[in-house]
Amino acid sequence: MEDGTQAAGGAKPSRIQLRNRKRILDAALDVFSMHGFRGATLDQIAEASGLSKPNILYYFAGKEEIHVTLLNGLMDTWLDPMRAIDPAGEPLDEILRYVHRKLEMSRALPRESRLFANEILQGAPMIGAGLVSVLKPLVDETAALIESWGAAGRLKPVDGRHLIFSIWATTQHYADFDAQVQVLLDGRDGHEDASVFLDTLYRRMLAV
Amino acid sequence: MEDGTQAAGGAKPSRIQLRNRKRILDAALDVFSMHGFRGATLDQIAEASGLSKPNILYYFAGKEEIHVTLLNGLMDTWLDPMRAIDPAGEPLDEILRYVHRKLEMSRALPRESRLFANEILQGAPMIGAGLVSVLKPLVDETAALIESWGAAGRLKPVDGRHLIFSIWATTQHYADFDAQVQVLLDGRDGHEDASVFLDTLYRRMLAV
DNA sequence: TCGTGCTTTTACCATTTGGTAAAAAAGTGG
DNA sequence: CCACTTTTTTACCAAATGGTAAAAGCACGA
Repeated sequence: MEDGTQAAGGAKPSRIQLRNRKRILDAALDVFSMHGFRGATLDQIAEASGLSKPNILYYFAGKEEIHVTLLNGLMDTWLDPMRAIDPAGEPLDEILRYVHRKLEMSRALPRESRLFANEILQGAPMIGAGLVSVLKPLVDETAALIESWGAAGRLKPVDGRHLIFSIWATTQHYADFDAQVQVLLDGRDGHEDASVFLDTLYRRMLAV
Repeated sequence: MEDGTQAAGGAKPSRIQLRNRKRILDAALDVFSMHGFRGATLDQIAEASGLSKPNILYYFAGKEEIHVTLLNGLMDTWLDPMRAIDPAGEPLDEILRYVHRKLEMSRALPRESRLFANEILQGAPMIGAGLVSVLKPLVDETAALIESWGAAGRLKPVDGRHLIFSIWATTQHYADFDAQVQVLLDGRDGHEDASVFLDTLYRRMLAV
């Protein structure tokens, strides 16, 4: 009686629940990343997941809850490369490793990249709070680290935040604006050349 | 009789038509850039423009035509900075001037930037053809110019297309992901610092 | 001033869409 | 095999949305 009868916050998610929630979230990632939140419909998610619409609403309270669940669930994965920057490492190597890991994520997880891009473009209506509580502290810390490296003469001094912005922008560009990149590269996969280009860019920017 | 009775393709747009079409397009730019094509509604555009919904449909055949009209009308403005690159100029100055003009557009015309970003994110369903016929030739030409500068020893050699991608990404980032930038900069306007950062970035990347 | 054609409003519609109620159909522990 | 719970389906709905028909207003030259 005291447990949420619905498949919500309870304590013991059954095997069926685990499997179906996963199916729904994967289908929703497809649909949301392709059409954006408002452009996506529950019917599309239903068809892509192989479940009926009411069945989906048995597992999630509504369309918005699916979207928020996706966003929150992916936030950690998304920020992992930044967390992996080692303050004890060699500064230039750490930054370049971060760039390459971000670019690799752009290639491996383009749906996730577009999901976030859509959300931010719309003004982050659903993860605004997450940006403040999760992203901001991490960025503040990382920017400070980068600038301390600069002050110590181990990197050319740069504005840490704007460096981070530029790394996000240049790497995620290949996922978010893939339609344009495809046209301009005649359908060739640009990630290999992008990797070389970005390596050069940030090496020249930062190497002492 | 032979002219499209509707305010469409005729030959002599009246003063009223000019004014109202402008109103509609401006309102639509607000709404589309904020919510994306599918997230925007005719009612929102109607309210923002001060016209009734049927009145809007008197001037445009449908929601999609408004969107396409906006996209096509803005394409030229959007590409002007790239067209302004002077093959006879000093290479580094020309590139840096391009970067600064793009960044300035990001600050002055964020709605336009988001409109395009939304469209490309969704796979460019409405301007795919325009990308091929207008954007691609210009980018091909500009990339070739940049690489010829590199080959002539007037710039450090770089992949022209990926350089262009990086300039788009880094400058438009401030408009498209403004919600995130605002959070991470505590609401400060980042364009001044961005200008300095990007100047340094591309100067170090390209100066011989 | 009057008529003609451009512009705007008033009423509607059909479809789509997020969501619900309740019954049917599995599962599952005893 | 049975009672009880979880899962799925069937049948709906109200609101939102893109769009239309046709009448009413309006501008402006003859």
